[in-house]
Amino acid sequence: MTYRLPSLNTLRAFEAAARHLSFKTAAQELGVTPGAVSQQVKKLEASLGIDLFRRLPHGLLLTEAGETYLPRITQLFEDLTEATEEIAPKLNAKKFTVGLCTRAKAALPARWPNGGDDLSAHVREVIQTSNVDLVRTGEIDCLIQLGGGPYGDLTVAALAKPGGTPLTFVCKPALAECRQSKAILESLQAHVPRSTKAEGL
Amino acid sequence: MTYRLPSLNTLRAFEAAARHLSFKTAAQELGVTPGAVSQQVKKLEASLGIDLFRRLPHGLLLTEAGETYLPRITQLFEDLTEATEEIAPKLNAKKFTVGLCTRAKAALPARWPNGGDDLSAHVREVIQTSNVDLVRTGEIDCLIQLGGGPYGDLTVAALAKPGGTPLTFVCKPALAECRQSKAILESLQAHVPRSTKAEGL
DNA sequence: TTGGAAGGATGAGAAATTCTGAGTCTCCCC
DNA sequence: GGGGAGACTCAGAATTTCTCATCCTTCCAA
Repeated sequence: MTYRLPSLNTLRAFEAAARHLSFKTAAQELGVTPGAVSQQVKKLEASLGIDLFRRLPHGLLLTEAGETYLPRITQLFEDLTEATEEIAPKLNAKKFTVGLCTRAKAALPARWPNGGDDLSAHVREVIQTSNVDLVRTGEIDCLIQLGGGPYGDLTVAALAKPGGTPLTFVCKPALAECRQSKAILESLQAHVPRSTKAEGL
Repeated sequence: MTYRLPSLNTLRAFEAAARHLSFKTAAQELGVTPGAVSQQVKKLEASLGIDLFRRLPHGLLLTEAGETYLPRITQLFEDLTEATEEIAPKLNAKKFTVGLCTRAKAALPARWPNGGDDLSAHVREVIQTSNVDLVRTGEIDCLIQLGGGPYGDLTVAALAKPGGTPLTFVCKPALAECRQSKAILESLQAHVPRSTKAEGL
């Protein structure tokens, strides 16, 4: 029995676009251009023979079919993530290589990321740099700097520092929600006033 | 969010290979070469960082991780099929694997099912065989042969060929009315005289 | 012991798919 | 009317995937 399923990768484009109701934002999350998302979604719609989105002049709306499909596809990806982590816990255990610029380093406790917080489970190495391109190349997983951004293709979380440039955390969109990012952000928040905001997501 | 999921298409190769415990058979089901399946599975294993199969001298065995993964991935594809059929009921998600016996092949145009009729939307693969048991096991969805039948448990449509053994189309009753069967029968009828009849239904 | 068959691995090149980048269009808002 | 946003299109580039040919190991039979 061979099933003619939709090309699985087009489902990723659909799922992200439907969640954001925007090809552009979905593209940022997926790390591709909006054109690519548009083409993938179009391909999915063609293979299903139905429309999933209503293209409005300013933005998107899901069709009835799209509304029905989205939660099931989202669930699918969650199941896959769960099943995958179950057999390959290493994936989640990946430790971050962190870029830290000189001024951000000065704004943090001397021995950060060691010391009070235990980030050893999430951070493999800290490199002194302020080059955001290293995030793009993957040489570092995130960059902590003072100010900077927004970068269209990267996710930025800014930790407001009253009366000064905010400390910012930059990473690829795909890494924004992972536990490593969360742990690092949490640690950073413990050392600067609260009130964070995310841009470019 | 979708942090480093395995490339979704490699999961197809894994799922088929694990079900058959054979790259070769999986390749037949997927309509590609064994080398392609081997490469896809290897890629999946590399991306997960663990082995899913134990390669034995004569065949495959799942590792413990593979055993755990398989039912969850199979379930995933079933869920996807179900969700997809729900929103696109017109789409019968399955492409047929067709069995064609040598003599029936000779009675059809040389390039059938390609050529004039476009059966590519309904036929995944054509296998040369005259073994009706493959229909029962589901390894093929229908069998086209000269004569044969009736088979109590299978549906047979015979396309009369004046002065010769009729060309017959054999499938499970459940598949007799689906669009794939209809499209194939229609194509067959275009190449032999009319007057069909169904038995065993 | 040898030869053949079966199944998987491998690697180069071909084929197919997917992505990018530039340009276009429509609509909204000022 | 003009500028901005977001989606679409298309050609070509980049990447991925597949095929094809070949190799390797093991099993089995003579």
